[in-house]
Amino acid sequence: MTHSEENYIKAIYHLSGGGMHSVPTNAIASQMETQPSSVTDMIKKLSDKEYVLYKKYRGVHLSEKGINTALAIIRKHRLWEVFLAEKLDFNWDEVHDVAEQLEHIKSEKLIDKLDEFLGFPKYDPHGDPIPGKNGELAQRSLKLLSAMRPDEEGICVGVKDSSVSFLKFLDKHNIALGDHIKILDVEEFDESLNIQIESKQLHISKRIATNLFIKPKLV
Amino acid sequence: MTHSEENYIKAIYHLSGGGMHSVPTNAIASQMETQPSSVTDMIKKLSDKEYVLYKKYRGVHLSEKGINTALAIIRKHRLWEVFLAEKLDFNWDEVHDVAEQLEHIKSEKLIDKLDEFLGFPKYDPHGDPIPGKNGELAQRSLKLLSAMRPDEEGICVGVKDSSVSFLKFLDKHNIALGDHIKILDVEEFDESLNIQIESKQLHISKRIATNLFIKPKLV
DNA sequence: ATTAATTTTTAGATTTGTCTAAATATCATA
DNA sequence: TATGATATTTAGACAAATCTAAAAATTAAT
Ligand SMILES: [Mn+2]
Ligand SMILES: [Mn+2]
Ligand SMILES: [Mn+2]
Ligand SMILES: [Mn+2]
Repeated sequence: MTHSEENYIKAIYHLSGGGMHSVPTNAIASQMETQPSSVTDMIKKLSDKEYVLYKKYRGVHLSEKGINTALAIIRKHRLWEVFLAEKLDFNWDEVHDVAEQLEHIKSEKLIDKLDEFLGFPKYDPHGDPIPGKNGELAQRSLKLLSAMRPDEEGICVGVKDSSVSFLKFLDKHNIALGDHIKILDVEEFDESLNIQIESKQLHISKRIATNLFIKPKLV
Repeated sequence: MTHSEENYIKAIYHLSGGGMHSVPTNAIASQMETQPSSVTDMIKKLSDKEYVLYKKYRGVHLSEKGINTALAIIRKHRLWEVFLAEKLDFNWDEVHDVAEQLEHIKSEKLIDKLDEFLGFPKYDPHGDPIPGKNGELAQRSLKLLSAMRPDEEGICVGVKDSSVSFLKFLDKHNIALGDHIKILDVEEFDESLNIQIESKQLHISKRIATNLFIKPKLV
């Protein structure tokens, strides 16, 4: 597999909800910032190699082989993100770009030893689950903060948007994964929320709340 | 710089004795296992970009810029080798191939943080010096084991040949970097050596002795 | 059910890095 | 110094990954 093929497989995986549904050519093109014609070319190659099922004009669907390949790449990506954050003190908004390069290094031994070195982490610095050696994905029951009602409580365990700007925003307001969050009240006017996070109170917009994953406290 | 350009620069650096002398096209071709015509093509590109000085039929010479680029790649290569050996328990015969991939990752912050994480090592697992951030190379006065005379002593600090087969041979005979070595005597017939290494005695061929670097004991 | 808008594919070109075969320059040797 | 051997470059081709422009299929709107 070339770097380019791997990047396409990964993009299709994300766009298809983990291989659940099929993905239109243009969606891949805009995700990857290439031309639709380039996508068509690559899809044909991936189809020949049986990573995807492809019917002209009907979009593309990941095969079992394609899903497993995607999971292997995502496993590498997220383990490297953990390494960068935990061992090299990278901030969580800095890890992604470097991991985009590191995910293409080919060595099974390397990634398994890295996994061990990191203590077999289950989640990356953004709270996304790390696929296991055989593609197993940890499942958690989590909610978006925006879906919670007053008096509900939980732990902040992940971000939906992991753009640099959002992550920096969270840093600025001292919101971090692992923080305890309680909804105080929700403004009817704009659905903004007053929350208690750890010891301090905070007012946040709906936009923010739709991008934070919470593991609700079991009552 | 592309991966391929980086690999050429590195090969030229090694073949030219660190940029000291010029390198013939065919030497590069055989080192890189490509055709001489491919080398000519690449040399032209590197010359346009001013990494090398090139006169048709006269071989190629690294520029200052080329030397610095080579040192930066070698720094990355050797730091990754240390990481693999020290942190992930790779054997010293396994680190090179993976480092060949890792050396192309582009992130200054990554390599500086890695350097710090490793405790600013000065030598890689084969005893080769690791260039500093600004290209400084540690210099040691060392000798080949084959150049030593009976009763001379020293510490084994590096290998000249770092092929997998040689490294495995050393493992098998319990020869490791850091070992104390004393020459007992040299056979006149084939220049093989009887040595004392740490506590045990060993008979080794001239071929072996020409591939071990020793830091002589100051008398 | 036509027609118009959108999406997708095809055709043909470009760049990068490689190759083979042929031409040319340099080197070694008589 | 002429000649043959060796080293190097040129010419032309190819595969991979991309692009633009044009054609074709699908979808949406009248
Ligand atoms: Mn990421
Ligand atoms: Mn992540
Ligand atoms: Mn190496
Ligand atoms: Mn080394």
